[in-house]
Formats: sequence, structure tokens, C-alpha cells
Amino acid sequence: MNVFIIYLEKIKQIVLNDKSFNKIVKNKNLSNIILEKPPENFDYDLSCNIALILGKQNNLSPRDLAEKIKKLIIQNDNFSQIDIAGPGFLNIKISKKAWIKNIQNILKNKNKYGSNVSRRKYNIEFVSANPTGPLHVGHCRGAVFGDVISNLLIFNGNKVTKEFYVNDYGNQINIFTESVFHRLKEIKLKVPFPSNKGLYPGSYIIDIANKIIKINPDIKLDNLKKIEKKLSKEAIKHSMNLIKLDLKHLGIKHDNFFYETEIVKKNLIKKCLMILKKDKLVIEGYLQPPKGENQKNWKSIKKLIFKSTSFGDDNDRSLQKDDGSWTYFANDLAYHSHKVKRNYDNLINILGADHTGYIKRITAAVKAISKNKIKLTCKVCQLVKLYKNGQPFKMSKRLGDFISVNDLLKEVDKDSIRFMMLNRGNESELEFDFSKVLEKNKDNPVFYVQYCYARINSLFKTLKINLYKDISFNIEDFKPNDFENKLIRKIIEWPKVIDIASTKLEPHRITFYLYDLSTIFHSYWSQGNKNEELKFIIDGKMNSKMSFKIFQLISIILQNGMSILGVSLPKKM
RNA sequence: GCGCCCUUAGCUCAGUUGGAUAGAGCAUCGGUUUUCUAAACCGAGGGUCGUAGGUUCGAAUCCUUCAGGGCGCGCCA
Repeated sequence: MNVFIIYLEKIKQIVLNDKSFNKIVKNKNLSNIILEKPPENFDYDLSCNIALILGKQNNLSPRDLAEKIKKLIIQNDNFSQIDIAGPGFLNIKISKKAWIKNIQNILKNKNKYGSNVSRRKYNIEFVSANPTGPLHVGHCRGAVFGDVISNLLIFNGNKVTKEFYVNDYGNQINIFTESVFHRLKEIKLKVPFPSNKGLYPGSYIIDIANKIIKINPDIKLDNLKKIEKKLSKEAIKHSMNLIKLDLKHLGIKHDNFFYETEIVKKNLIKKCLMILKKDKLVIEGYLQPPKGENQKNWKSIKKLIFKSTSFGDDNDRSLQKDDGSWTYFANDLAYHSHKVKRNYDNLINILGADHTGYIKRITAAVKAISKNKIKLTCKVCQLVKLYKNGQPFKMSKRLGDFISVNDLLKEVDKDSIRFMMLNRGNESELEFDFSKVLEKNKDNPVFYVQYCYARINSLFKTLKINLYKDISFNIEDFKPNDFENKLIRKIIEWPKVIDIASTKLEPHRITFYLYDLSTIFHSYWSQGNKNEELKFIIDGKMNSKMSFKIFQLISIILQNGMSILGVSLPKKM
């Protein structure tokens, strides 16, 4: 129930159905007509640009046209006042009767308020960290981002599969296994861990080695080759447990873990390539040598090539290395063809900033595999810079250069991390000073929003009535003051925020909105200090039904919003 | 060399398909508490929306140029 959409449709209908209006206005492309919130300094509920758009299309004066439209739509009982401003904007007030209807609707919708019903099937792949160690802060942003987008899509009624692609194959895994092997030798045979072989130095490798010894006390360490497969599997299992534990602490649970080795085992690449070869999108050939500097080592070798330039990529991409083995991209191509076969309406990948260059080729791949039927949307999360008391935070006990999620969780709670990770657009770098988040004041947006809810609960508790009590409310009770006006106008924006956040996959709009809503509430709350009449409770009784009705609406939004964000909302603080 | 992202107040950032006088928070300065929770609120100052052009009734938003910062890139995953 997005009133901006509902009323815009009403306005369009009224205008289109009027005969005399149709005589003057011939050209009617209505697509750019919008109904929105007027700027702060205008005391109206809605603003419409219809006269500007139609005036331009028909070469008519927008202000004259606005006069005509005003006369038509003022007859509708949803609107009580319409005025023309500036170049021809229609500024509109919603009638009392319509307001009451809207308010009752929100109370009725309750935990569905804001939801824009959609019934699609989504697959969202996020985190997909290499299974070679615990998560670091960079993963954390994408993890929260992906999880909240999932919640958002689910809130709108979609089916969502949260997926983690486990890259348990390839060079990185070999190095990882070798690292564990040398840690085992260090522990059991006192052979010093080699520091110059490019192995993983992190101390978590020692933990993994210890766990392996516990389970296999008699493990033979004379030859890595002999035990490599088994050891690798075992080590990855422990490593994935670390990752899953980190995710759990962040409140994240994936529905599906898809292992790269499955692709290799089931020979998915060959099956997938057969189709693409038929369409001549995979061919045998030679790649152009790269432009720029490093041309010296270029060897021209015949190999399988994916024609990703046909779909807007900068280069065609090789599916084979010089030795004939598959590239990472080849496996990923097969993986995405597997996703396509699973019949999703939309695929979403959440990537770190370091994978930006990969987007074109993988979206090209999905287009090719699905014959342009399924869209893959890639969203990138930029870097996170950690600060403590304004100073860059560096603490690298476990991961060498990276700060682990585990380290971060020792400093800050899950709620703060989740909220703060979304307190920026995903394409901006994020500075996260977690000393701020430990404070209980306005510096800390998480607290500020939570406190709003706690205050509302405290009001209802003081009156000894339930937060959801059905407060009788008639047209005489609808007399909003300035603060209440601001609040109800903000409240009807909520479905629009959800709409934009989910169509653009930008969940930060929710955190910003909730903060703004809380600001108006806190401001209203404090008015009672100066002005007795603005106190919410006088002599133990509700001062106005209007305000308490609004508090119920606010708490509904806070609950819906925070549950999408996955942040707790205590009744008492 | 190429691709993507960013550039808005002293700092950190918002700003749906182009809309009205560009908004928050922090910081700075000044004020508010015998209270329904001051864990809060109110007020003030602060801007050439990186640069230069273009498109039009109208541009932070779209197109082009240049500059600065970040990330990535060739058969690593």
C-alpha cells in the first residue's frame, strides 16, 4: 500500500477520463509523471509534476494546465487542498478521511506494512570466501549486505536461496594444504615452519593442525603427496567450520554451500560447453596478446575461448591454461550454468571491490548460457576502513595483514556491525570507527534508532496498555500538530523506501530512513520539556489519541525495518 | 595501456527514472533538565555539488573534456 503509487494512479485516471481535458491535451506519455514528497518547507503531503510533463509534450503553459488539472482532481475525496507552485507543481493535501483510512490500513498490515508484493525466485550468492581461513572485515560488509538484501526480497514475498560458492579447488587450496602440512610437522616433529615458501602464515593454521592431530593422532607426515587429498579435505572442513561460525556470529545462515569440486567431479564443464560450442560462443582459437606492457612472455597457444565480447566484455576469455587444464573462469561458467538450470528468475552476486573486473565476463556468461533469459546482477561492496578513536585500526594476530571478523566481534556487537555496514551506499568506501558504536548517544545511529523504540514502549508501559491496543479513532481525533504532520508524512514514505531499496538493491536506504524517522520522534518527545501541552501523557492519561496512534505506526516500521536489517530492537534499554 | 567506482559544508556522507531555496551527522559556538527516560532536544555559522563545456522551461543528477583518489585487469582463485 504505497500511497504515492495509489494516488498517482487516481490522478492519472481522473485526468485521462475527462473529455474536455482530452480535447486540449493530445499527447499523453505518462511515464515520467511522478507523485512525491514536496520539499521540507512546503506544508503539503504530496507533490505532482503532471502539468510540467504534459505541458511540455503539448506545448501548453504548465501553469494553465495545472489550473485545469487542479479543478479535476480536487473533486476526488482523497484530496482536501491543491495549490499550484513554482513552474506548475501541484501541491496536494490528503483529506482527513483518507488519512484515517491510510492509518487503519497500516495498523492492519502490521508486519507486512511496506512490503511490495512480488513472487519471484532469487538466488543470491554472497561471501564465497576462499575456504583457506576465517573471514576478514572485507568479507563482513558483503556478508551483511547480501544477507539484508535477502531479507528485503523475502519481505516482499520472494523466494530466496542464499548461496555460498566454496572454491575448494585449485592453487590456493594446494598452498593451504601444504601450509597445514608444515604446521603438522612443526607440532609433531618439531620441524620449523618454512617462512620463505609463500605459505599461509596465520596462526589459525596451527589451530586447524591441532584439530587434525586430535582426530588422527597417528597421521604420517613423511610424504605430503601420499596424504594430500585426505588432508586437504579435512583441512577445508575445519576452515569452513571457522567461516560458518563467523557467519553465525554475524547472524547469517546460508541455505546452500556449493563446492567447486562438485563441478570437477560431475564434469559439468563439458556438459555446459557442448551447448555453447553449438552456438559458436565457445571456439578453439588464439587470444590476442594483451595491450600495454607485459607482452614479452606472451605465448600464442590454441585453446578453448569464450566469446564474451559478444556480450559487451572487453576481451574474449580463455577457458584453458597453457597446460590445457581449466581456468577458474571455466569452473565458474559451469557453476553459473548449474544455477541457471535450477530455474531462478534472477541471479544476484555480491562481490568485493577486488572482483570488479570479473563482472563483465560472468554476466556475459549467464546471458550466453540462459540465452538472454536470466539476468545476473552483480553488486560490488567497496572497502572497509577500520578506525578506533579516530586512528586506523590494525590488529593482525590471526590473519597476517587482515583483521578478522572474530577480532572485530571482540570489540563490537553484531547489531552495531550490521547496522554500520549498511550506513553507507555499497559503492562508497566505508569508514567504520567502532569506538563510536560503543557509545550510547547520538554518535551511534544503532543506539539512536533502538532508543526510539524503547521510548515508545516506555510510553505504553506507563499507561499500562499494550503496544498493539486498538485505540478508537474518529475523524474528530485527527488533528495533527506540526510534529505529527512530519511524522505521518514520513510514515507513508516507508513503502517507497522499501521499493527503491529492493529494486536498486540498496539496503542502506533503510538505515538512513529509520534514522530520519527516529530524529523526528526524538525531537517531538523533547517538546514536552518546553510546552506542557505537547506532553504525551498528562495526569497518567493519554494526551491525544493522534500521537499514540502515530507511535504505533512508528513502532510497526521500526520492527519491520530492523528485522530486515537483522538488528535487535529491545523494548527497554 | 584499458575497465569500473568515487569527488557534494572543516571531517564522514545522503540525495529513484532531470524538478522548487542542495540535506544529515560529527566538529565549532551558544542555549534547554524540579520531566512521559537530558542515553535527549533547540539554535547559529559553514557550499562555485572536482574542472571546463554541452543538452532544456529546469542539471549534484544526462552527454563530452580534463584533473585528483581508490580498486581491478592479461592463462591466480
